[in-house]
Amino acid sequence: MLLLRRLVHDLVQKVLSELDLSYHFEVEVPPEGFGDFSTNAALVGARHAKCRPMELAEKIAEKLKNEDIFHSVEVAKPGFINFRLSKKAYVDVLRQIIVNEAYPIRKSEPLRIQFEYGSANPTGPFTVGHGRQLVIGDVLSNVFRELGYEVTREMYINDAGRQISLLAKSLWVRYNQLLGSQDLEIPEDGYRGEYLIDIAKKLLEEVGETYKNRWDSETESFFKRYAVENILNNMKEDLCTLDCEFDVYFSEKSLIEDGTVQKVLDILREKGFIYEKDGAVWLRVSQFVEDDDKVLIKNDGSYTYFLTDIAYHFNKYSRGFHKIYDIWGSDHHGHIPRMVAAMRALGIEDGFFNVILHQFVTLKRGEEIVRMSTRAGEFVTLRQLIEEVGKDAVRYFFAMIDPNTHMVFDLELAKARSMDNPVYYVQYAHARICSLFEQAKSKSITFNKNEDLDLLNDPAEFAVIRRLDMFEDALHEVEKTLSPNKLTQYLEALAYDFHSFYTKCLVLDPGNPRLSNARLNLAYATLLVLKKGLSLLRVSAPERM
RNA sequence: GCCCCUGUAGUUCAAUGGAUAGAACGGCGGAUUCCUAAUCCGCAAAUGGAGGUUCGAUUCCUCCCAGGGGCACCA
Repeated sequence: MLLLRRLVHDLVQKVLSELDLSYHFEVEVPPEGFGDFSTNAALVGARHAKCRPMELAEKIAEKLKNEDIFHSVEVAKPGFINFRLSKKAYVDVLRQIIVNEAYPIRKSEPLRIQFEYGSANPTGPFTVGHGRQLVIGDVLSNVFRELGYEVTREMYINDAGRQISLLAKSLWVRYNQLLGSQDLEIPEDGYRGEYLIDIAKKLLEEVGETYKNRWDSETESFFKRYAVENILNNMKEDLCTLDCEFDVYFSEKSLIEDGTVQKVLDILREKGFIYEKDGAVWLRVSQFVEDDDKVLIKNDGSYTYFLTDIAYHFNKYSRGFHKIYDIWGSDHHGHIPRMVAAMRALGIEDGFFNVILHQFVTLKRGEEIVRMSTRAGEFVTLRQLIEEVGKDAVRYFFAMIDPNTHMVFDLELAKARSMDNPVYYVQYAHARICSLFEQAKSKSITFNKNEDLDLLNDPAEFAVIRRLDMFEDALHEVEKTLSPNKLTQYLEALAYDFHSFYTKCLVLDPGNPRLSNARLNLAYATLLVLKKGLSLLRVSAPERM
C-alpha cells in the first residue's frame, strides 16, 4: 500500500524499533518550506529515550537518509524531522490512482453500522435544522460505506402519541373552519402552521362535509391517518429534492402494535428495574447513571416517548447491528443519560449506542434573526431554503461546518452571493478538468493513460499528487471525528492545489505533446478524486460551468 | 442553581498538544496576445479574560466573563 504518509510513518517506526523505542507519533504535512512531510517522533520520544529531542532526531534521520523514497531528510529545531520525497515516490502514487480508477481505499472490517437521523414527528414540514441533520447523516453514511462498512440509513417516524392526537385535532379544526365554524380554535399546544390549511382544503375536496362538527374516535383515527400520510408524503418529497435516500423508515406505532414495547416492559420488570409511583410506571434510571428516574407509563396509561424509544433501540440491537449512531439536535442531549441507563438495564453493552449531537442553525435575513417555532408555524422550511439557494449549496453548506458548531445561515448572503459558496470552487475545478479534455481533442493532443508520468517535475504538480494521496486520510478523518467537514475541507484543498497548478503550468501545449500528456494524467487523477468526493457529498459534479 | 455546546481577522468558518494560527467573503494592490478570471498572486487583519500542566497550549485542567441549548407523567 502506498499511501505516502503511511509509508513514511512505517519507515520511522522501523527505525524506532531498531532503537528499542515504541510510542505514538505523527507524520504530518508541515507548513510551507519545511518539506513534504514531517514527524514529531523525536519530540515525543525524547522522554522515552532519555535524551534531547535534537539528538534523537539526528539519530533517526541518519538511519533514514538512504531510503529511496526520500530526496532529503533534515532535522529542524526543536526536533522535527522533515522529509522531501523523491520524484519516484510521487510518480508511483499517481500511477496507482490512475490504475485503480480512483484512490485505492483500504477497506475497514465490514461491521454493520446504523445511522438514524432526520427522525421527526410527522406533524409539519422539515425545518432548516432537519436539513442540517439530514446532510450530516447522509454524508457520514456515504463515507462509512466507502470505507467498507455495511451501513443502514434509517429514519424513525414518531407516528404515535400525544403529538399525533394534537395534529389530528388541529387539522379537524382547520377543516371545520373552512366549513364556516369560525368559533373553533386550534388546541393550546396544537399546530398552527399554514400547511394544515392546505391539507384541510384537500381533505374537504375528498370527503365533503362528512366530518363537519363531528368529533368521535372514528373521526380522530381518520384525521390522524390522513394528516400523517399527507405530511409524510411532503417530507419524502423534500428528501428526494435533497438527495437523501433512506433504507428504512421505522414507525413508532409499529413497536406498540407488534408487542415490542410490551416485551421490553416485561424484561425490565422481570429484572426489577421498574416500579410504580403516583399512578405511573418508572424506570430506575438513577441506578445506572447520574440522572433522575423517568416515567415510562403515564398515570393516564399512555406511553411516554422514552418508553417507545427504548423499545426502538431494543429492536435495533435485535437486528444485529454492531454499532448505531443516533444523530440528534443538541436540545435532546438531556435524553442521552437516560437512554444509556435503559441500554444497561437491558444488558446491552456500552459502545453499541452512540449519539452524534449537532448544534442549532440560526437563520438570518440580513441583520434580522429569524425565530423559529414549529408549533406556531413560523419558520423557514427546508423546502424554501432549497428553493432559495439550491440543493448543492444547501448540502455543501451543511456538510462544511462541524456538527458541534453553532452555525449562522444568512439567507440573503447565501442567495445574493451564491456564486461565492465554496461548492462552486470545488465544482469549478471539476469543470475545468473536463474542459481540458475537450480542448485536448481540438488541439490534437492525445491522452495516453499512465504514460509520460516521469516528465512531471514542477512543485505545483507534486503538490497536487501529495494532496491526492491524502484522500483516504480525509475519509478516515471523517470516520474518526464524525464530521463531514473534513471531506469538504479536503476537496477545497485539492481544488486549490489544482487551480494553482493550472495557473502555473500550461497543460495543453501542442509543441510538447509528451509533457501535455503527463499533465493530462495528473488532471485525470484529480478528476477521479474530485468526482468521488463530490459523489460522497451528493453534490453534483458539472462538466461545464 | 445544575448539566451540555460554543467564544479565533470586520463577517462566516478551519486548525489528531507542534514550527510562521489557515481559508472564504468583505477591504487594498496586481495577473488573461495560451487550456474557463466562477481562477491565480500579493498586502492589511484574530485565539474573550486570568492562572496551571510541559520541550511546546487555539487545543488539556481550574476559575471568571459572554452566547446557545437542556433540566416534564412533551417529543
